[in-house]
Amino acid sequence: MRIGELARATGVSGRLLRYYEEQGLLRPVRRGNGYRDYAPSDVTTVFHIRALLAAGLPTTVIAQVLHCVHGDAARPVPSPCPGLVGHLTRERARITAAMSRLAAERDALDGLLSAADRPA
DNA sequence: GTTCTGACA
DNA sequence: TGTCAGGA
Repeated sequence: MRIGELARATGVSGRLLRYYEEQGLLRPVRRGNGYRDYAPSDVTTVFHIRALLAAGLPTTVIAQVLHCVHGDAARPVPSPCPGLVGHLTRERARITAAMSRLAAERDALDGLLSAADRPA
């Protein structure tokens, strides 16, 4: 199918689909006229890409672990690839650390605000 | 009308 | 990511 059809089927813009290809996430073949030709299975692949992006993984990492994700669009299932689970686990740890940092900043802010001089 | 590449906000 | 240009 052409890029327009894939865009309609996934809700992802053609601009983004070209970007995914540029990042090595999608490999459409080229037709004689230069148009990209996507496989029907790419619809599911795009949803898998969206799921990994939503989980915070960068495109460079997704390109390496995308082939380890199976299942349908509604429920992506990570295969026990050594890399994938590791990346997902590290990303979770990174987010946990970031949350702790933000909580500390909020507490510091609360301290300053509570000590602030207030207008009469 | 649809898609392509490259570039800019 | 969106959008515009200039072509095919």
